[in-house]
Amino acid sequence: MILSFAEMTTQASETPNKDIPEEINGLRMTRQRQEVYRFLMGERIHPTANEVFMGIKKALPNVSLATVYNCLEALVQHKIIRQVNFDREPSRYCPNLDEHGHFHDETTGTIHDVKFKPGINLTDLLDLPPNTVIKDIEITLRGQLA
Amino acid sequence: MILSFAEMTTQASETPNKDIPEEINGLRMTRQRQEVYRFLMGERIHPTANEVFMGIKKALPNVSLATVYNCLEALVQHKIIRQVNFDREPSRYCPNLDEHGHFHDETTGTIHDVKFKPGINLTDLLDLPPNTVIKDIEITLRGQLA
DNA sequence: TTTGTAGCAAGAACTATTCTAAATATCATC
DNA sequence: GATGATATTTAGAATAGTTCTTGCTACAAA
Repeated sequence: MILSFAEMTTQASETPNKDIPEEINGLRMTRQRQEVYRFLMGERIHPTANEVFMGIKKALPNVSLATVYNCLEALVQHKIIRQVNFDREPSRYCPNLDEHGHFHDETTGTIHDVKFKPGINLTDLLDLPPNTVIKDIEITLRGQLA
Repeated sequence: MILSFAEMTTQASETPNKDIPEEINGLRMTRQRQEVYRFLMGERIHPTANEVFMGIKKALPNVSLATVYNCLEALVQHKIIRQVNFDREPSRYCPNLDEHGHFHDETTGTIHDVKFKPGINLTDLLDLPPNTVIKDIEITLRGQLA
């Protein structure tokens, strides 16, 4: 089968991804956004933008890295995924929206989600200035699985 | 007074900074490292490498940005200062070595140290995999001072 | 002094990310 | 459907923080 140029560069409506809705949190899920999101959901590896790019190329051979960045940014802004940063390493992306931290295993380079024990309210443990409105908390651990 | 090139580019021993020792944690404190460290101690603003660079130019007109990066890296590796990252913004540097978090005030762009309430052991609150050795914890808060 | 190692300066190089411009797709309305 | 307005994608250029390279200078040990 030979695809026309129009078919190859199609967006959302053709070749739909049945298991991903056409809209999430008010964001229209184009074909590219679907593939990016699907890849993140499937992998538990907190991939970088470039890893997403390479991972979805099989499904979307004409996708560009800029589009991957665009998609990731859109998904983050609509609170569909989270962006995670370790030091100055490339950003990683995470489909787990529960409040959680990240443990960076130095020996393998892998990243694991870390849940908080039940009933813990983090801001209770911190000596915050009065009248502080916290919008986001990020907890990062670095170490080794001995 | 006219300085020879050799005098202008001198390192640690000339024009000593009396209040900073010649060695900290096994790191020889050259003139450049002293000025970088002094600047960090004086400012409470968690400066970036570039801000340090501009801040020490008066004392060290010939210093280069690469040297500032080298100094900061050396100080970090010898656990004399801490490197702090917010998202993908430029790294900031912090002379406070106590275990603490950072609150990023979105309205002013300023960064405040956040102490933990006494008796809190952070790892107790996290659901870590068994046999985990934690080497470093980073807590970042983002929000506003209402 | 000589010799080896560490540190510095200047600028080039690197890399993750963002921007720009043009093409294409989608949506709303006819 | 067709048409015009808006959104999205693409490719490549541009940006910015940081690191690397090279040549030189300083310091330490013998």
